[in-house]
Amino acid sequence: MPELPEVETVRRTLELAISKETISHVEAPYQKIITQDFKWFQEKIKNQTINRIDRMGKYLIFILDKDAMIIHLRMEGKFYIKSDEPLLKHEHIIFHFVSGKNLRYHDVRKFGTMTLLPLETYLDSEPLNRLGKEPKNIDMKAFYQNLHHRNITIKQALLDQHLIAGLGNIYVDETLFRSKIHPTRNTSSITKKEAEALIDSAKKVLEKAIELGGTTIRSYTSSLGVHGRFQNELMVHMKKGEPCPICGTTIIKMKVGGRGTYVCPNCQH
DNA sequence: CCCGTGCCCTGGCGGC
DNA sequence: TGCCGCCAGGGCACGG
Repeated sequence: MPELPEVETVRRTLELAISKETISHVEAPYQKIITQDFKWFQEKIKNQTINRIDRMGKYLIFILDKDAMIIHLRMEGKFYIKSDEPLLKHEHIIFHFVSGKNLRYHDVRKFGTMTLLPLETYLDSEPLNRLGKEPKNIDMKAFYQNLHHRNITIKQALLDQHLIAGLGNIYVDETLFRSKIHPTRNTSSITKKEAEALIDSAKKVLEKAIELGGTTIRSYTSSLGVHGRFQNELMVHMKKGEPCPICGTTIIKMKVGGRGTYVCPNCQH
């Protein structure tokens, strides 16, 4: 699923490909991706130019002339740029450009969302106003204090986008492994030193993953046929039954907060 | 406010 | 081989 590095890869690719394109019209074979009234959305976005593409956490943000389009790809959302090729089964939203090209949103699970908000207020509106800081910008003191004000597993905390933004299931497993912290540990038991180790590991993991274009596993390729290479750097995620790269103990899979979780039972405490 | 559960959705897989 | 049922999961609504 696209997490921060995959979304950043998509952002970079799209910005090169479609910034300065003007939207002539939008069609939506499956309208529910748009969280607002589609007729309203269609009228509002018409004739606006894509000036820039930003990202906050796992959200993509198209900066248009008057509005910002906030996009979440959820599990399997992808973008493709095409011209007059026939419409494929899972292409749900098509942005037609004045140039003749079009941008197609493809999403097998139909979980993705798109929302149009005014440039003046989108940062102060849901969902971005409640989004936590990314690991590279996080305030350590506030992060540590937040952990101690809560009573959940550290894995659930790292997945909570209000607490820290950008990590999903893959990078949380990798972050915890590299910090030698067990996913089921209660947030209130995390020491200051451990909190620092977590943020340090998260930064390094995300940075490396961005450098390698993200992680491509199963169907989770990013847009435009871009294949990431971070899957070669994974140490525990999807490694059930394999030896831990540090100690050789067999990696196990368990459920934590309802999520599939990979752990080295020897290295992580 | 805090936390757990269920929902959205469909392809792929295990079991028979 | 074919069919059935279940699983995956990010974010949010809802209920205790």
